[in-house]
Amino acid sequence: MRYQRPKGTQDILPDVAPRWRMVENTFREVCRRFDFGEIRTPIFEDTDLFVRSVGAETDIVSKEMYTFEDKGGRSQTLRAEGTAPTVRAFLEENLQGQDRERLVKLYYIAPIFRQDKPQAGRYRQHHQAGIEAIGSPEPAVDAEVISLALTFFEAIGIKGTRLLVNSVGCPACAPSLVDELKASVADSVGSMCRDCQRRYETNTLRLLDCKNEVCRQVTDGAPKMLDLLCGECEAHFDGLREHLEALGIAYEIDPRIVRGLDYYTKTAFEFRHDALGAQDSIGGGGRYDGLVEQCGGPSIPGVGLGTGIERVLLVREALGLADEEQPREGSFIVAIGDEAWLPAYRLLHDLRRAGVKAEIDYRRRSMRAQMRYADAQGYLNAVLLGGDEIAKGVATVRDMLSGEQEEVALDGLAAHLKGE
RNA sequence: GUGGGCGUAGCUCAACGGCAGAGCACCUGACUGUGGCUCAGGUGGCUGUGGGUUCGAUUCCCAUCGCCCACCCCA
Repeated sequence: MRYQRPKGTQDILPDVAPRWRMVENTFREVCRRFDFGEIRTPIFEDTDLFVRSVGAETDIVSKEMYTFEDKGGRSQTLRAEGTAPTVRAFLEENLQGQDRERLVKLYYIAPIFRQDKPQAGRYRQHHQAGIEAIGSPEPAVDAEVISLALTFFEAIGIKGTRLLVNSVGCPACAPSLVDELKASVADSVGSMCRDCQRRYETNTLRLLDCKNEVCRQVTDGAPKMLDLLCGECEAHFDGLREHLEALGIAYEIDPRIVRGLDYYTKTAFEFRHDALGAQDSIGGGGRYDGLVEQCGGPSIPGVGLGTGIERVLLVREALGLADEEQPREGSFIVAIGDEAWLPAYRLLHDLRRAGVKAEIDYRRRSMRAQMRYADAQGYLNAVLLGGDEIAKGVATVRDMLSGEQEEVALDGLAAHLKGE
């Protein structure tokens, strides 16, 4: 085997591509209904964009980015995340215009690159369908974003999604959680896992995320962000709950949801599905009220989400949502004998030009082989052309399901094949 | 990045120091212009790659690449 695809990537072949198309088309349709417009940003950006927005200390930036230097000596990075490029374009292209409070709603379907170790449901190039709603501080918009995701999951047949929500506060109140958390855990740090002992200093909030039993017991007694929210953040969280409930959306409050990107404020949420293994998150997102400003723009709030196409496909597979059986379609031209080859070849192209899906056997094999092939490949009919047909100016059209066949004049054949 | 498991025909898998096999799929024929069912025959492999041990390696050892599973983290 001479060349192989890069580790953690995949070739999406014609037999599975329809699943991708179905999921992508459904996402587009749901976005259309929610009035989000599509945006396509470059597949790479200045490295700084990700470093400054996602956060230099995050795992994504500190160890997972595909970064390279271009010939001009600029540091560039393959899209590591969907929100930062969208916000960059929002500012660069002045999508808000003169109305500083206008809500701009964008969606994208794009590959994301992260150099971590591949695992079930985790790839170095994966694909996210995501949305960003930039310009409104209203919790009703947070709920709309969540509602869109659930509508999407439902539309592709995924049941049993769990929604977890939390608030991570804002610059006014979040720092106090770090202090309180440190104080609360200080005496027990020694009993926690090695990772947590490190996190205690470097990334204190992540202590809440640890799955280790001992660590959980320690942090169970720790103060929760939700108890320390400032008035504004608390009101926002209440507003989110109010709007979710108005939509009849079930959710769990999980104070341990701490998303791995530094720009989140207030709302953080995640969708999980039990059909998956360890990587059970099929989507996540939250509010990023400081991000636009961090990216050099005015202070404009935003909220968004990303959902992983591969994970969604894995869930569909686990739930037994097989592909729709592909109906038979198209015509297979069967050339009988050498004298029929050129007329058949011409007929093939006439049919295609007229809008009929058609194929022929370039190996010029026996009629039997051609018929077998036409059957195995799932064509709806075989169009037989031999000496008899040519003499009469007709073709014999055989229905491959019923076995019935009839002679059809060549000049009306395309219409016949399309019209039935 | 760390740990464990696995790489044999297009696919699913045997063989576990001694000539590399089966089922399915594919091709040809029985059937001279008619697919599916049946039967007969056939193609197909540097056993992931590179070293080592051995008279002999798919098998044992080392390395490497990839996949799978978990950790970390995330979609």
